[in-house]
Amino acid sequence: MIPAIDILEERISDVMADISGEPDSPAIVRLSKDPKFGDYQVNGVMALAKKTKAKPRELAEKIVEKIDISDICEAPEIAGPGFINLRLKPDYLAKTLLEINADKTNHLGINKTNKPKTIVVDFSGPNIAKQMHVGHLRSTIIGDCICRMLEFLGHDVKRQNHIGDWGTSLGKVILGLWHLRMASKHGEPPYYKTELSELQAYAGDKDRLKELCQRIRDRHEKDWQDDFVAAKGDAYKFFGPFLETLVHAPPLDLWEEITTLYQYVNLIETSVAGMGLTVSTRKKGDNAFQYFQIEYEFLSRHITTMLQDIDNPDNKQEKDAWNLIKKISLEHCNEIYKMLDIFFDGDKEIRGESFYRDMLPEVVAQLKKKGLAEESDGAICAHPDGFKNKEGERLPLIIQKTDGAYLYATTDLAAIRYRVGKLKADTIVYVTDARQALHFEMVFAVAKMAGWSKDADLKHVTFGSVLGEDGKPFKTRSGENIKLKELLEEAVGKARKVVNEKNPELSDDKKEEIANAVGIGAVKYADYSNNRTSDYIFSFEKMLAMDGNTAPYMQYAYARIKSIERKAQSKDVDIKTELAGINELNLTDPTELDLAKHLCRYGEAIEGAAADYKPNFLTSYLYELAQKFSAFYTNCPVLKADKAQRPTRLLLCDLTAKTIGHGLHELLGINVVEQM
RNA sequence: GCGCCCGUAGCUCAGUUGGAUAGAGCAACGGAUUUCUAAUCCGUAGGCCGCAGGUUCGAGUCCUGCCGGGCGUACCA
Repeated sequence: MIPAIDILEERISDVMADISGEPDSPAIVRLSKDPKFGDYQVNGVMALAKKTKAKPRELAEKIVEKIDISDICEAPEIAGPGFINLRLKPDYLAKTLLEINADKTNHLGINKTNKPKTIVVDFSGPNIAKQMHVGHLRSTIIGDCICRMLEFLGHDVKRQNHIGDWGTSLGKVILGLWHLRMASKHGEPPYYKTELSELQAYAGDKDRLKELCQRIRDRHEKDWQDDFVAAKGDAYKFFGPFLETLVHAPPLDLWEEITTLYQYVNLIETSVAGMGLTVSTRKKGDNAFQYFQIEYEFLSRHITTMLQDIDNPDNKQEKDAWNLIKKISLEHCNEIYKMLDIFFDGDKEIRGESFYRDMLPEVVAQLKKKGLAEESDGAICAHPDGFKNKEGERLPLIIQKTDGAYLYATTDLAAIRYRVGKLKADTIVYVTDARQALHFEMVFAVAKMAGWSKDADLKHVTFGSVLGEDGKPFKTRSGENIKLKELLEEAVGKARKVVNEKNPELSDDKKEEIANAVGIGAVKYADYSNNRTSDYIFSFEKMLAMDGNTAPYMQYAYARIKSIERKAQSKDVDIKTELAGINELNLTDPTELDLAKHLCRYGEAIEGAAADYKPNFLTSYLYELAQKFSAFYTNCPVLKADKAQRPTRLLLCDLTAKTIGHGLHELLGINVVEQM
């Protein structure tokens, strides 16, 4: 089944081209704004009239005479300055609904594309050094929805979770683990906890801060010396063995502890900046175990360069630590993905930065060879055309740091080569927040100049920030990121409370199922229903409201239909048989016609949402559907209807439930429930 | 400084290559319930689409300037 709007667009455009001799004469068929203008309006006549210097109304008459759309619409009407208004025939609606009913493939009569493409969707991308927080929510769920829509339309979608497992933050966590081991030598409470609060407290007091940093540095140096055996390594006595135990049996609360340790390392490095404190560390290189003093604030970055030289046996401690962090972090991510009903297929789809590690030297070498990258202030930079800084000089894209480490620009470039070359991508969609727009523009430009993107379409799908009730970035009172897990648990908890109030007689299992569907659904739906590109204010109260464009309202509409179906059984109405034998409809009530028309437009809605990667087009459609259903439900009895009307109404119910269920569950990844 | 995004009803937001009288929801007010789940429906009220110019038969939408807000702008992602 082809959506009516597409058929009309094609037929009318053809006639317009024919009459005017202009091959590019789009009809621009759109939904009418006002029911008195019919169901669809043709907007393209005036533009064509201008182009060909014709009178718009006369042109419209000529077009109306020639178009043959009588199988779909009533006689077209010309109105205003040159609009053509179209009204769908009830026969067409009936035929379409019966066609949808006859489709047993869960595709609701919607065709797959005749031009399937290979589309890589890069989304979620959490950093494995940190817990998933509210900042990861949008990329994760919007990306998932885009994948679901494109898959439904018949494209070959390749999900890619470009997790951050190769950058600077890993160095910080590895250093954090080192502190974890050292702290156990110094007794309770662990020094990193007390010092973390001290560092925060002294932030404004230069002298005390300096004294504190000196103390921290001195202990650090002593611990390092104690751990070190010149010929064997700098983590020989304690840290190395500690890691080996951890890899085999990580304690349950380790992940929580890592968050604190990360903060601790981060804060030390910002605090000691410019103080001139140095500590001992191992040199990078092929000769075993040489040592030097490094500025304290650069230590974690130095550790990152060791990690990025992972196959060097000297760097076993970094490798072990990295494997450990990766393992427990992925367990944490998968727990969140499970809550959100999002699935990644192992190494095939969870392909982090480290996946490209062997390709990074080649990326840099190739760009140098092509004359696209050069050294500048010690770093290797590419300078894509068309980007200027404040002095009007060329803006650099750093692909290798002074210390030799690679960055996200490098892995992004390697990923483009892989996705175009190996995955055969026609399109690569990047779902990340709008702040990274410049980064991706530059990466895309470099990839193009290097010839790596070939004919692939590189698309940055941006989104706005999640804000708190105060309109500022959504954080805890102490300014920390809000953990996604806690946020989702809170949503489920609030939903649970409502279910308990509204429907106390349900079984505990049912209540839990509903609380999960409603709570998680509310968070996801609220995100989807806002314009992707703008910021939005996170409010449990609004997203869990039972009125308005919310998940609970949608789920309730669905549950009501299911309730009719249950009721039917007790009244000896056999819905299956009645729907199976249906071959003509009786659409008479205005709410029936309105609902019927909307049901026929589902395909249009999905196409529109997928074309612009905008889930809110889909939620708008679904919300209108639920509203139209509710109006129908109030006006038209279903089970008590007479024999002539009941099958039609049962069909409207069935198709509405299928459409809402499909939209929510298959495309938005939100669960529906039979009872609420 | 430069670049990108945003400014629409009291609040939160839609608004489809420029189309007819700018739409929802919340809140407010008025009505509907011996129900197929009222977690609902129907109605009323509410607007200089930031301001000022321009292009156009037609501008919330495109262009220019200004005001206000957010973000980015070399070794984080």
